[in-house]
Amino acid sequence: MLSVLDNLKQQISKELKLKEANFSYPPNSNLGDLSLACFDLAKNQKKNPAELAIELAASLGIKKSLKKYFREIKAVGPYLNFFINSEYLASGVISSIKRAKNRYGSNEIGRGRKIMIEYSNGNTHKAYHVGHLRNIAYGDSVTNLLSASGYNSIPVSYINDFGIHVAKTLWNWQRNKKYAASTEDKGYLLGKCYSDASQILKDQPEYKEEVVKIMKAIESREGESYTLWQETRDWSIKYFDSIYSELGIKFDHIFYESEFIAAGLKLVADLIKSGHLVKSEGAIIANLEEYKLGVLPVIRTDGTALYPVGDLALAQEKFNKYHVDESIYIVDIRQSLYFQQLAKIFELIGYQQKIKHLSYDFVTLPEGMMSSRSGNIIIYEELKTKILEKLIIETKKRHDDWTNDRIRQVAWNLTVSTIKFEMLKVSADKIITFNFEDALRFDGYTAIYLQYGYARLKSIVRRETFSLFSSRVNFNELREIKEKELLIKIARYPELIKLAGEKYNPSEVAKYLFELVQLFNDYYHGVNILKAEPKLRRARLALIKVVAQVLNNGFNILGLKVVEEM
RNA sequence: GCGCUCGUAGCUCAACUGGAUAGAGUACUUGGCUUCGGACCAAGGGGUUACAGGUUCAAAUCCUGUCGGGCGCACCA
Repeated sequence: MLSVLDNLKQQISKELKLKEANFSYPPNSNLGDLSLACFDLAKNQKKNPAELAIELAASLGIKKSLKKYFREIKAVGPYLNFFINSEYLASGVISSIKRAKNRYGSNEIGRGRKIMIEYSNGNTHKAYHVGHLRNIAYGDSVTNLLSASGYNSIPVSYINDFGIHVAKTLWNWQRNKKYAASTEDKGYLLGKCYSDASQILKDQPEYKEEVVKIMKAIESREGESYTLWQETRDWSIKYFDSIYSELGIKFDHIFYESEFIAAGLKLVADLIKSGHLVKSEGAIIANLEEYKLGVLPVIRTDGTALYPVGDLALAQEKFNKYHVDESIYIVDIRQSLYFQQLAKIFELIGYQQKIKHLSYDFVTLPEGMMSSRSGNIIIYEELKTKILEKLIIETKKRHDDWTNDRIRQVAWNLTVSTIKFEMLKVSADKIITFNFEDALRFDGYTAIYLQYGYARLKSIVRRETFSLFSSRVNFNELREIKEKELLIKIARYPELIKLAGEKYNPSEVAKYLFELVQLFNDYYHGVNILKAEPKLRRARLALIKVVAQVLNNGFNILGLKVVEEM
């Protein structure tokens, strides 16, 4: 189904016999609603673009076929600008949203393609901090965007429960009984134990041998250390599950590194035979220097497995067992070289499917880089609690009469939305310098602003028994400039989703929603809806109802928790 | 050293991927509730897009160089 704007563009292209046309939107509504830049056209015809625009405006202006779509067509410099007929626009936009509802904005670009998206690759035995939140918010949102573009997108997570960080944590846990004796939350405790261990090992490297012993004990899957590993691993996994559940994140599969080591070692043996991996300086590596990708160590000199062992096996399984067409990894930008290496290895083995690394820059603190080794981090629990507490106070202020449960529920939904929105509103290639002050501010470009606009809109709708489906609406009642701007904005939603999906860029959705709410707030202040004449009131209610639908759809793409009242 | 990346208003970020007068938020100044929810809205000041060249009808955007920040480059994950 063609969107309203796509239909208009197609009509214009047809009249002008254009195969590809470069449509854009004028910077302000005085200039027009839709624009065609005439530079390329003029070049082909060896004409002056401004003169060509005048010619085209004259010839199109008298075309009967375009009369019902455009109120006016005129040249503005080298641009051919179209003023869309408001009634056509309103009826087109509103009826397509009526039809599509929560599917409005979706497209079929990815139909038939299966993409697995791996994100939230948490490390067990380490703290969960704001950096992880950026990953999870981004991954979830990209998954939603790809689904909206028709892909069969499968969100998965790969938990690193088997690296040297685990051995370090267990080593410290065993030698210092204070951790086991503590009553603090186990998930938190493991993170603390790990950062302490890192510090000790840095100062006293002579303990390294003990850590290696533990690493080997875990790999052998026998003995006391292995039992402790099983127990502590379980705490971390349960903790991750609780985080996913409270943030509203769902994975189709969760893979664990420990489950891929055996298959990985077998694959490594095969790759040594085929010459893709070689022995070097006592270790096993992939030598990719001829591709300018350096060297990837896979097995340590002491014979223990490095991270790529499990990851190679998992990557292979995604193609062989899950038959995905494309494998996306959402991982911090620092792993860029590693993923180029991984993709190259699979290319060399002969896989046709695509491996794609979607990177994002990290979250730092004003004092400097976060690192769970040094303990210089803002952990998720701390952030969540601070935001929640403040939102409970703010909500209580406004709703004396609500029960504590209700206040808490609303404040919690807003907390989740705030955290995710803060992570998504900045484009992925920007470093986020995180500070509490900004995170606790609820005005301006924030999730609270969006949700507040939506709640206010819904409170109008609630007062009327009006249905988009049963009520007759005269669309020519909508004559305000602000109504036209709102209509054009929501008409552009489908192309926004398409673009954001192609670029894997949720920040564009965030920005769009913010602008839409700004338009609505402006409209709300300037125009009365419920006190308008009956016909006009119906038309305005129809308009704000579709605005609500678009906001709802956009919130879902970003993974925000929608609240009706706040 | 090699490679990647970023540099836009005091601060935090946009700019439809080469197009119209570089826009938002925040901070600052001022104004708006007997009207549908003030977690709101309106107005104002604030810019040599790090710098220097180049490409073209057109450059924040592309190319070259310089300066500055960040990151990665063999047993971390």
